[in-house]
Amino acid sequence: MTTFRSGCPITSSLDIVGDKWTLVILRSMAMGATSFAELIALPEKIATNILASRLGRMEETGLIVCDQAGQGRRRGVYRLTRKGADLLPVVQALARWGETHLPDRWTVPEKFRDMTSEQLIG
Amino acid sequence: MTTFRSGCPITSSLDIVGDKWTLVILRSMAMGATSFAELIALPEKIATNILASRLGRMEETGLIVCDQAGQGRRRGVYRLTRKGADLLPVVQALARWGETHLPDRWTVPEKFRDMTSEQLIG
DNA sequence: TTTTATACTTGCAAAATGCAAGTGCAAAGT
DNA sequence: ACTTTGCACTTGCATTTTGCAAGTATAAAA
Repeated sequence: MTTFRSGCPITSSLDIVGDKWTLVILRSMAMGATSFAELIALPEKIATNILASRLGRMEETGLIVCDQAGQGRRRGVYRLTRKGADLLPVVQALARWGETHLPDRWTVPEKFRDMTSEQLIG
Repeated sequence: MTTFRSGCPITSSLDIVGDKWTLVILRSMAMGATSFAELIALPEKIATNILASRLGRMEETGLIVCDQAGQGRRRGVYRLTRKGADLLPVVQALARWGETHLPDRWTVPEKFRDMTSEQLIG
C-alpha cells in the first residue's frame, strides 16, 4: 500500500510514479509495448526482478491491467488503463524538457508528441 | 556527474529529476520557497542531509542557483534558473493527474495552475 | 521429447534514503 | 563581552530500494 508524504497532489503523484522506472515503462507502453519481453528488450535495460515488481505495483495502483492474467506464467498482455494513460501529459512534458535542455538526446516520434490519452485507450 | 540510461529525452529527464525529492523541492520553490529553512519546514518532512544533497545536485545540474554563495554557512537564497523553471509544466501535469485520480488530495492554488515558467524567473 | 521462449523468483551486493545527533558561523539578546 | 538562538549544513549508522546473476515454472515449437 502506498503511504503518502502529504496531501499535496503533486507529492502524492510522485509517491506513485516518482521512482526510477514507472514512467519509463509507461512511456514504452504508450509507444506500443505490451509484454514483459518487450519491456526487457528496451535500451534502458531494466532488471527482470525490478520490472516484475514495478508491473505488480502499477497493476495494484490501477495504472495498467493484465489481460488473461491468472494461473502460472505466460500472463498475456499488459494494457494502460485510463488512469495510466492520463499520465501521458506528464511524460510529454518530460520529453519536451529533455529535448530543450539536455544535449544530444533522441527526438521523440511526432505521433507521440501529438498523442492524447484517449488515443492510448481507444 | 549524471549517467544517462539511454539517449531518450524522457528517460534522461528522469535521470535528472526522477528521484523522490527533486520535483517536490522544485514545486516548493515555484510556490515561493527560497531558503534551506523554508524547505525543511515543508509538510513532507525532508531530512536535512537529503535536502543538502538534493540542492547540491540541483545546482550542479543547473536547475537552481544560490545567490551570495561562497564562504562558510548562511549561503543566501536559492532561485530557479530558466532550466529549472521550465520544469513547471511537468509539475503542473502531475498536479492535474493527482487531483483527477487520487482521492482526498489538497487543491493546488489557482495561481499555480495558471503560472508560466517565465513568471517564475521574471 | 528435447529445445526454446516467456515470465517470472531468489539470493545477495550496492546504492539511495532516512534518522538522530553534532558542527560552524553569524546575528540577537543580556 | 559572552551566551544563546537560528540557520545551514555534516557525519555516522540503520533501513529501504535498486541492481546483478542465476535459477525456476510453464507452454509452445521443433
